Amino acid sequence: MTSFDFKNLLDSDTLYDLSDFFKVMSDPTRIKLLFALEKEKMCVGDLSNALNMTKSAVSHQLKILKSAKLAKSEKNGKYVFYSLCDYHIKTVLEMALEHVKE
Amino acid sequence: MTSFDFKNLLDSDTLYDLSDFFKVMSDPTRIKLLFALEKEKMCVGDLSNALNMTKSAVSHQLKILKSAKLAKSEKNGKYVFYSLCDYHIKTVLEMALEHVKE
DNA sequence: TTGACATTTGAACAAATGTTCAACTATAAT
DNA sequence: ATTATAGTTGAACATTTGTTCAAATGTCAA
Repeated sequence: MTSFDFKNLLDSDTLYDLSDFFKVMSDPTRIKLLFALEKEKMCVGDLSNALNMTKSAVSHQLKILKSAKLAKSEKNGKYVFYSLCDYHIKTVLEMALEHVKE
Repeated sequence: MTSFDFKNLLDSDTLYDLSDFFKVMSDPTRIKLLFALEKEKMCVGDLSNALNMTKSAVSHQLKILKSAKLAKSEKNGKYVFYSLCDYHIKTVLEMALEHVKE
């Protein structure tokens, strides 16, 4: 048995940021939303139809994506259009896809 | 409101593989284990000391990492040594770190 | 203003998750 | 054989999580 010092390997804040990030990505509904929004900007009703879910459920999940800064919203009259925050997420998704498909 | 067809965007199996993968990565303990194992092969007792957790808790999480094919084990006498399955995970972790640190 | 539609919100509920605990198996040393 | 150490397992428990439901807000059109 060796003695292993875990300190300095990864600071606690980063650790929780990392796990929170993965947690957001770990729900099928949210992944679908991200893939849909990657294609085009859409409002809650569009997404609700596309994913065959209630608007409420979609709205709840969009809120989580937004607070994780993965999605942003833009109001236009009655509608609220959502889109991806940055291109970075797409890369992470593609990396994960590569890993999963092996 | 546009009509958006979600089919063909991402098949259902891949979707769940993807979310399962992120789910495994979304626990702080498991991330710590992955970071520790990235440095060196270690047995359950080592990891238990390093992370300051019970052996039972560590063993439970290692089992999850193993069944997700992120870690593998190798028995040596009384000890069971764990190591990472492939180098791919490291890249995903680094990508996620990049994203989180912005 | 009234009615219809779009979205958000919070409470409630069921399902999933991580750790603890105690009991168990397995190996090594005396 | 006995004892000690290493690891695994399953049940229990508390916590977290995603969806549903009903009620609320906001916006447009008549």
